[in-house]
Amino acid sequence: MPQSRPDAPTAAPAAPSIAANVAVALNAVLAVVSDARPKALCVRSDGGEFALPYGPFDPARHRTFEIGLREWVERQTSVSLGYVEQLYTFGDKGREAPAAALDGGAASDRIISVGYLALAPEPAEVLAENAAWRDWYGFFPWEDWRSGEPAILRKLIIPELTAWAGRGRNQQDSNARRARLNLAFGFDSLGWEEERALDRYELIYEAGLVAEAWRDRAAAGQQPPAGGSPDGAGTGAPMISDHRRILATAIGRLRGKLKYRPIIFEMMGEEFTLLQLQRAIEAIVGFEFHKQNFRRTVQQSGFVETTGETSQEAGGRPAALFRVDRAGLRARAATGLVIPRMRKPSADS
Amino acid sequence: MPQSRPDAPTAAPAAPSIAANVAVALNAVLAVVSDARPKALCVRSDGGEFALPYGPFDPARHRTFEIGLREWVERQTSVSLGYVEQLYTFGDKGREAPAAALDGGAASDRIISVGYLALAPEPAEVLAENAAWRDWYGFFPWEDWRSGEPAILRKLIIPELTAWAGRGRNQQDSNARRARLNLAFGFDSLGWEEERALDRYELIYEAGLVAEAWRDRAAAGQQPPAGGSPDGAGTGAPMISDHRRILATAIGRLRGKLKYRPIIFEMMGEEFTLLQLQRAIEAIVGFEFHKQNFRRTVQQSGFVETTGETSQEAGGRPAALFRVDRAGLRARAATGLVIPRMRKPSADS
DNA sequence: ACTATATATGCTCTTGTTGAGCATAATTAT
DNA sequence: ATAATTATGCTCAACAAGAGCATATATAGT
Repeated sequence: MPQSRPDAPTAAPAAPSIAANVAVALNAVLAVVSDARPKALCVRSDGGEFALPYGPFDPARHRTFEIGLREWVERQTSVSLGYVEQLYTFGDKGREAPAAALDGGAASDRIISVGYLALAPEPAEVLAENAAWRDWYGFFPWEDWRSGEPAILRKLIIPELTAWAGRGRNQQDSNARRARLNLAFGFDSLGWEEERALDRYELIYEAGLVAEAWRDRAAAGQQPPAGGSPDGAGTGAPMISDHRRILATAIGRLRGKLKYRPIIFEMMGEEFTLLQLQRAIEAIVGFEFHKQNFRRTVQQSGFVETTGETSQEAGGRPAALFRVDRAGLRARAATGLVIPRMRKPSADS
Repeated sequence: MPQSRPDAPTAAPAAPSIAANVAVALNAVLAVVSDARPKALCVRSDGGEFALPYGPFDPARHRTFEIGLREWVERQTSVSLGYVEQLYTFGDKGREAPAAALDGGAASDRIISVGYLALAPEPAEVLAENAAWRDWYGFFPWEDWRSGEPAILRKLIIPELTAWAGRGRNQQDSNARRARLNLAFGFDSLGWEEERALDRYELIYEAGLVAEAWRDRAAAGQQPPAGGSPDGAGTGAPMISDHRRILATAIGRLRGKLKYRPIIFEMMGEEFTLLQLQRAIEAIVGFEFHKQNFRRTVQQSGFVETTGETSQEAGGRPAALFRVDRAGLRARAATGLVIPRMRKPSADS
C-alpha cells in the first residue's frame, strides 16, 4: 500500500493509521434442499432465538477467511463444506449490539462479520443439540410463491408498506420509497424478481414489520416504528442481530446465481430424477416451472446424463435417473440452468 | 449473536472469543469512462508503484463502511461518490505484507480490506498530485478485445499458461488446471466471458506471469515461479499488495452487472449519443458490438429518451442526443442493457 | 382384470429475441 | 463535387422460450 508523508496536503493515499480495534466474525449460511424445502442450518441461543452459526476469525491461526470458516463449521456440525462463496461483509454500527457482551464488554470497537454462503447436497446430521436445519421460508414467508402469491403479502405486507411509503418525510421521500417498493415487489409492469430477497427484507424491516426493527430501535433508544407490531406477527421468525438480513442476502445471491452458474448441482445427490431437480430449484427460487419445458432445458443443457436406471419413488410412471455430467459441467460452467419461467400460473406444472 | 456456555461440548454457536486485533482498510475502485477508455483512479506510492486509493476504517468515527469510504474519498479526490457497491473482503495472510510497516509494525495481526466499486460519469479533477486516472487495460492488456484478440494472449499468456498447467503436481492437478484455463479463457466451445477477469488474473498470477507473483513469493521466502519473468514483461503494470486483484474483481463485477442492471447510466453524462453510450460499454466489457443491433436494443429498452437535439462532434451525420429516462430506469431497473454480442468480428461495428 | 389417478415423456405450435447485413441519410474533409 | 464518416431504417433467418396436447407406465383400489 502507498506510503505518503504524514503532512501531505491532499495526498490521495492518506497514510492509514489503521487502529486495530475491530473483531471479525465469520457467518455461514449453510444451505440444502430436502423434502422439497430449502433449509439453512440454524442454531438457537439460550434465549431461544434463532441465529446463523458463526465462529470467530483468528488471524493468528487462519491464513484465510475460508480456512477459518471451514474449520469451525466442520468442527461444530460434522458437515464438510464443499461449495463456499463469500457473500458480503456487514459492518454497520449497532449490528452487534445485542451481542455486545460476547466480546467481553468492549475489547473491540466494532464486530464486523463476513458472511459466507455454503451449499451441500443434503442436510448432514448435526452434532450440536441446539442446531437444526430450518426451512428458510419460516423466516421469509412472503418469498415462497410455489402455491401462488403468499396470503401475507396482500393481506399485510403490501398495505403496510404502502402506508409506510406515504409516511415519508416529504413528497420526495415518499416517492423514493414507492420507487423502491415497485422495484422490490414488482408492482408495475415488471414482475416479481426472486433474487431481490434482500431489497424486500430491508423494506419490510424499515417499515417496522419484523420484530427485529422494534428490537433494534428500542436498543438504540429510538421511537418504535409507526407501522407493524413488536412481535412482527405473520412476517416470519426473528433472528438475532442482523442474521436475518444475512440470510436474505444468501437467498438472493443463490437465486441470482442459479441463473448463470450451474451451482444447483452442488445441492443434488449422486443420482436424481428430473422432477427432483426441478423441485430443488423451485424450492430455492420460490416458484414453479412448466415441467415439460424444464425437462427440455435441462436435457439440452449438457449438465446431466442418464444413468439408464429408473426410480419409482414418486408413485407414477418410473422416472429416468440422471447424474451430473462432470465434463459437461466443466465445459459449460459459464451458463446456469436457465429457468423456464411461466407467464401464467398453470394448472400443469 | 447467540450466547452459549463457554464449555458447551459441541455447541454450534461457539462463543466467539473474538480477538480485536484486525485492522480494516477500505479500498475503492473508482471507475469512469472517458475518451472511450475505461479508467480507474490510481495513486503512486513514493516507490513509484501504483495503488488503489484507500483509507482506514475507523469504527469510532464511521457508522458504516460506506460512510467511511465516502468521507476519505471526497476529502482526497474532490470526487463525490454516487453509485457505490461493496465488492469483496480480502483477508488472506500475506496480502498486506508489502505494507506491513504502515501499521506501525505490528499493531494488528492482520489488515483486511473491504473493496468497493464506485462509478462516476466523468473523471473528476484530482487534487492530489500523486493521483491520476489510468486506463485499466494498462494493468490488464489481455482484457481488451476491441481491436481483436490481444497479441499478448497468443504470443505469451496462452503458451505460458499451458506450460504451467503441464507442471501440475500430478496428472489430476494438471487436469484441474486445464479445466480452470478452459473456463477462464474459453478455449473449448465456450467463448471468452468478459466477466471472468478475476479468474484470468488469478491464473496468470499463479503461473508467475505478473511481477506481483515474483515479489510475493520472494517476500514469503518461497521459490520463484517456474514460468514468467520477475518484471512480468508484457502482462501489464504491477500494483502494490493485492490491488491488482481488487481491480480485477471490480472489472469483473462491473462487466457482469452491466448485463442485468442498467448501471451504465451511472457512468454517462447528462446527454449522450447512442454511439457514445455504445463506446462506453465497449470500453468496459472490452469488445465491440453490432451498431445497429445495439441501437435497437437501447431504444427498445426504455432507459433513454431523445432530447430532440443533435450532436455533430463525431464529424459525420449529426447524431440524435439522448438522455436517461429516469422513469424508465426506475421501472426497469430489473434488467440491464443486454449486450448484442457479435458472433464474428464484423467489419461494421 | 379394470379403473382411477399420478407421474413421466414426446412433440408441436406460436411468438419473440437476436445476430447479421443491406440500404439510405446527413454531415465534414479534400 | 467527391470521398469519407457517422447515423439510422429496415429486413431476414435462426433460434429460444412459453404453452399445451397426447401418450406411456406406474400404483392403489374395486
